Amino acid sequence: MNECILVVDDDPEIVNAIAITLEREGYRVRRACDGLQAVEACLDPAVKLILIDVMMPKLDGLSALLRIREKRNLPVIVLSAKSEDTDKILGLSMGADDYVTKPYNPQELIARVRSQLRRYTSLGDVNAERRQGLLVNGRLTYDPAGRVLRADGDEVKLTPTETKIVDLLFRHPGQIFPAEEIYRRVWNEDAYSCENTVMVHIRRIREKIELNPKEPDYIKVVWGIGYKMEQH
Amino acid sequence: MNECILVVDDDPEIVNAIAITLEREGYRVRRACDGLQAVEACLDPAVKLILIDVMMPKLDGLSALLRIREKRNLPVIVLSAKSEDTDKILGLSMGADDYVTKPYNPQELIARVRSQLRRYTSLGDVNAERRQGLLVNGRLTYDPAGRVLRADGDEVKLTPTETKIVDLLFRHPGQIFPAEEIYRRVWNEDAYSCENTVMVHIRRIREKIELNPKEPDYIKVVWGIGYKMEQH
DNA sequence: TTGCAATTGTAAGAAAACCGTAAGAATTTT
DNA sequence: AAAATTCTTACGGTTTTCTTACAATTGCAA
Repeated sequence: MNECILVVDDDPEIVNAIAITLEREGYRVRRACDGLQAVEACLDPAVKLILIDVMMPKLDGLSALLRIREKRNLPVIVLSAKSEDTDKILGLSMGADDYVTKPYNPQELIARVRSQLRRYTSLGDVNAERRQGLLVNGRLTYDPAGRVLRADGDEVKLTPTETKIVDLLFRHPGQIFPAEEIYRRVWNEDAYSCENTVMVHIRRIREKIELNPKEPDYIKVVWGIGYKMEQH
Repeated sequence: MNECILVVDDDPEIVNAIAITLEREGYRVRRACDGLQAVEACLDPAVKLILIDVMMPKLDGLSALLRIREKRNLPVIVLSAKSEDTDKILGLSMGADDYVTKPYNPQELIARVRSQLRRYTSLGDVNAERRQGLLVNGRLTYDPAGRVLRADGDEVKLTPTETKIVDLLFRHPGQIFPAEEIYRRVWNEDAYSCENTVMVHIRRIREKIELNPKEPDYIKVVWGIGYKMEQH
């Protein structure tokens, strides 16, 4: 019952309100008001769950979430205002474990937190185990250690940039990445009018791994949101 | 639990931070701040595992790693800053057993250290056994003792310089060596605008061992990184 | 010592791989 | 139908590697 929960929102009042709700239930709470703080705060091993707003200034919730996921496989519950584009939020939040709209119902929030913690602590850090080793997805296998991608057993020759994109998508199957996010993570710089660049690289990768690049089975587009590696 | 771990990084603060993390888990720690010290320190048989930064001044982590590997077959975990070119690092670190990015997550670091030590002590020094003897790779066989290379059974006449390069690549199949690194290890002096020299020698070797030197099967180039001996 | 052949290094142009951009086509949504 | 989004292709510029020729050096033998 001594579990610590990280609450992230740019509005301090909301953070406070949530914190009070959680503390009344016996949880410890850490606060952060933007994505950068969140990434840092989550390194504290005491933190066992994260509640995060997706729509934030600076490093937004999605980017933060992805970065956090790289470091620790914590349960993440996404918050979002009801007014915000539900589709978009949902699309982006696929990496999250649950999803709560603001204004939230305290009872419901607690219930979901409890549920996630139970699931997580009973299951343990499953992904940590399978983090090593070959990733298999239909016709494709990817060896993250050697950065070698194979299609039907044959090695696919990828350029450095292509490799980085494949690596990103393969390590997060099913998760949707906006072109902007892909750019940030592959080029390590801020994205500015880069969508076309990413798109062309995606095209070239498809040419190498898809049977029919025009109707891709693996690197799929999610309209208005981004790209994802389809799981087979 | 009394195992000794060698930590190598040019930043003393990082060495310290890692050392504290490890010592809290009951490991003994030795420190080194550059590659030369690392090579020396690893001669101590108490050392059972090495944590090393790849990007270091003086003798960099890669060179040190290779030199260490020649002396002792220890598990090596490579450290690198996330900002550094991931492709390059990964390509160069293939000789390592594992790979951790800075800023590192202490939990994860410990887990990986434990995992490597477990694997190593249970498996024992397997590679030491097969280190001697004839190296066979597809059409090619290489006798490291007599320094004789054969292609389809016929001896390939190599010049002294060519022999040294072949020896290096054959002893580390699959591992990528930048031209710079090849120069350092074959000529035993610092590399400065040597890429062309190495390239020409590679060309001449290819002419002698490849069926089609323009599309080599054995000595392959890895774009933007270096050369490697492909395993068949 | 001298001369020859093998070896080695350098330079420079050619070729290849890679990357980003632009612009029009195609597709999906509204 | 209009707007937004994605696809597709082609091209130019850059980087990296390849290739070749030639000059310098070395080693060996006459």
